[in-house]
Amino acid sequence: MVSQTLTSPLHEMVLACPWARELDEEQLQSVLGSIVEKRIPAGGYVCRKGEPVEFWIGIVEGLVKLGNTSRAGRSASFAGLRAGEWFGEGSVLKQQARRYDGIALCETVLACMPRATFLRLTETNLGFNRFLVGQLVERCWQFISMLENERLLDRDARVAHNLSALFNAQPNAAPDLHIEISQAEIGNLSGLSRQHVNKALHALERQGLLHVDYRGVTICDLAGLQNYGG
DNA sequence: ACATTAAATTCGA
DNA sequence: TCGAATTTAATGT
Repeated sequence: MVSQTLTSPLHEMVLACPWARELDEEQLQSVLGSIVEKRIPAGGYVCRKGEPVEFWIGIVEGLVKLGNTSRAGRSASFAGLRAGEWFGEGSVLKQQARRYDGIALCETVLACMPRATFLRLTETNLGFNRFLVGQLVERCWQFISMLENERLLDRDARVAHNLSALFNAQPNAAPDLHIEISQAEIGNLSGLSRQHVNKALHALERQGLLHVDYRGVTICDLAGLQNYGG
């Protein structure tokens, strides 16, 4: 798609989404006009469990962790989401309170699509619905392999899988292979202790799959990470 | 759990 | 506004 004017990062992100290509010009303008930008500092809440859901949320820049924190402070995260991904469609559709917290792991910019816009798209646009179905299937598959991993895979493979999962939802675009995330957070995402994550990262580094940096990792061989263990 | 090291912040010129 | 010193956060063992 050709962008006509000087576009903001938010507009670029939306235009790059597969479902945006399915809209005609009028729909696209109205959707863009309704989306609200929101900036969250590192460590801030993107959304909170229990609050009413007014938006379908897309990530323009940054990294967001979805999960729950028990009262004891023990936390389990379901997924890490990167720029270009959207979440919350389940709660928007069912009109129920949010079922998890979203925390920005670094400085993050959000695109918030009002519920009304989202619902109008589901009612009027076939391509948008196709995108949603695809996303739900993808999520489903991801959760299944998460369960498998937890039971079957060893430490290194779990870290490898969880890191590569950060790239699953954006198959084609954004070859941003550097991820700024602490080892403690990788631990939260993959359900391992920080120590084990540290060991695993270095094992993977030795095999040339990634590079360990301060406050992050750089992926060298994404396919290798995805197939790790198999 | 502890020692080390990188980064962020404060402070003084 | 620069850089040294101090504090905070992440890493590696």
